[in-house]
Amino acid sequence: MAQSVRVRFAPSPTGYLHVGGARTALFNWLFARQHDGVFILRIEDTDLQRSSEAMVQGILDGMQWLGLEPDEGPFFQSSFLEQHRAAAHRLIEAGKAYYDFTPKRETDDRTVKEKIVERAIAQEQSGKHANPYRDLPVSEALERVASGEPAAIRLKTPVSGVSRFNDEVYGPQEREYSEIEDLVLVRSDGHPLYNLSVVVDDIQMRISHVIRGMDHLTNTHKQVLIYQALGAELPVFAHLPLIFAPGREKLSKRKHGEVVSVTTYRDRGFVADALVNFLALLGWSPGDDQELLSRGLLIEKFSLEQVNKAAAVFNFKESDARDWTDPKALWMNGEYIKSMPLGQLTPMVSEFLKRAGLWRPEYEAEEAPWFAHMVDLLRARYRTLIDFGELGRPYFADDFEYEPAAIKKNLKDDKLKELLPELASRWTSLTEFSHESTEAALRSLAEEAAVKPGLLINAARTALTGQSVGPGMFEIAVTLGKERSVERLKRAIHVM
RNA sequence: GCCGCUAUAGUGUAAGUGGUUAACACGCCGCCCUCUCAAGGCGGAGACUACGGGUUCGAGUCCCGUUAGCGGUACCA
Repeated sequence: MAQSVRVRFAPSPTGYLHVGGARTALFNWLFARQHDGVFILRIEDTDLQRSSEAMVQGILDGMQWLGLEPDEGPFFQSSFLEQHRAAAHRLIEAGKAYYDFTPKRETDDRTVKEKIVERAIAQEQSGKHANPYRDLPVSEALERVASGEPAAIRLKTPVSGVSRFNDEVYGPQEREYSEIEDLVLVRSDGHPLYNLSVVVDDIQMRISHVIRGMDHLTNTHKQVLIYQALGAELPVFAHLPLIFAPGREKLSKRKHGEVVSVTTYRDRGFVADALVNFLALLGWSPGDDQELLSRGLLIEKFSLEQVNKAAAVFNFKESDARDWTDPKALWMNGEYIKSMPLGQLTPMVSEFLKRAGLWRPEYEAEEAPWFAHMVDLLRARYRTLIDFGELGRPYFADDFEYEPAAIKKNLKDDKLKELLPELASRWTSLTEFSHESTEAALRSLAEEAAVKPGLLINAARTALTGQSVGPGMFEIAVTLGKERSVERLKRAIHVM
């Protein structure tokens, strides 16, 4: 019987979707789609105080935008608390777990890391299974619990031997049982802990493949122990390499800001497919040179065997406004903008024009063909959708700024003070305002004035758009139309 | 501290079972396109495959060690 594929993405409700989390979600999603499986979203909200409606929404928004919507869920781990507790009690009854009456250690103000190390060093002497309550008769323990004495529930891990499991990415994993302490399953206040909860939920949801970040790799041994104690079959484990910030440090919103949040990419003009494509290549490759991969191709080509083991660095310069995120992601987004079907692009552009206050309803009515043509003209040199509303302003509105550098480069020649108005009047008298006619008029004027055509062409470009770069100048003029072009040629005199 | 994972140009990745001058993309630099460029075309620089030992006729690819980075180690997730 072929086992059906069921995978899950299980983020904490942090308020936003982290690019690392998005990559994990994506790999799960690709794997599910490829195997006609089920992709489940489960919010790990057992850290009760930190979770709220709003904290979950950011994650949902990010996933929806990326097109990674779950087939089942979102489920909330907190709603399964009773099942987690029940599982722990079953283990107590089976003698596989025990009540620990040791008073809870007081937390002090040192860092967590320091405390962990100190504790671990102390345990080095005593051994990890030296808990005095480990072998207390169950009946006695039950009596003490019944009398109201607080107790945590710990798993009895084997004293000697080796834990083994196979990871689809990292290969065979081994760990001495003596290295694994009797982990706490349920806190003395009755609250189930992470390791227990994930395992119980994954069993309950019949998860076939656990695909998650490799920060969970060593703890997987603990979870394997729980699966075994519960008598459940192990899922397939596949851990993914982490994604770092430049300098190989942890990529965090606190330290690195908005670049880590998926919705930032949506708001700053990314095409969802482009970000998906970029993310897919962080830690995975199809094995050949192809990098521009549609969703369909990703689903077809994805495989856990091709997942890389080394962490990937997400490369960006925090100071650079133009390269605010990984340059390759920006490049890839540009590739999507210039090659996607125009009919898909125009609605995206209109979204950003609305945001920039440049939208006119005519663009989706009688001027739709004009709008599509203009977008098509511009898209070759834009990298994000935001560019249409910012760099593209002169193409969609009459009030725009002249870039000082462009003025300096193209409008500083004194002769232009006469030539530009003259060009304006020649264009005015044109009966047909076409690429050919505008160009012929300009070139003959240049010849008469004994200046290079380039001087006039570049000057006209800056007069028409305020910029020094852009599409072919005659294309711009024709698309802008005779009236606006002439008007702008005249207006330019004021900034020269 | 202990345990584990990883290690190919600045970054992302290639180089099935060891076999010519380590490949591709992004980025960077230059040239061309004489209508610009943040577009396009062409080219270039950039890696003694972390370091040190082996095994082998031959290793980025196998073995051992070292170092570094990261992860885990909690009544956090």
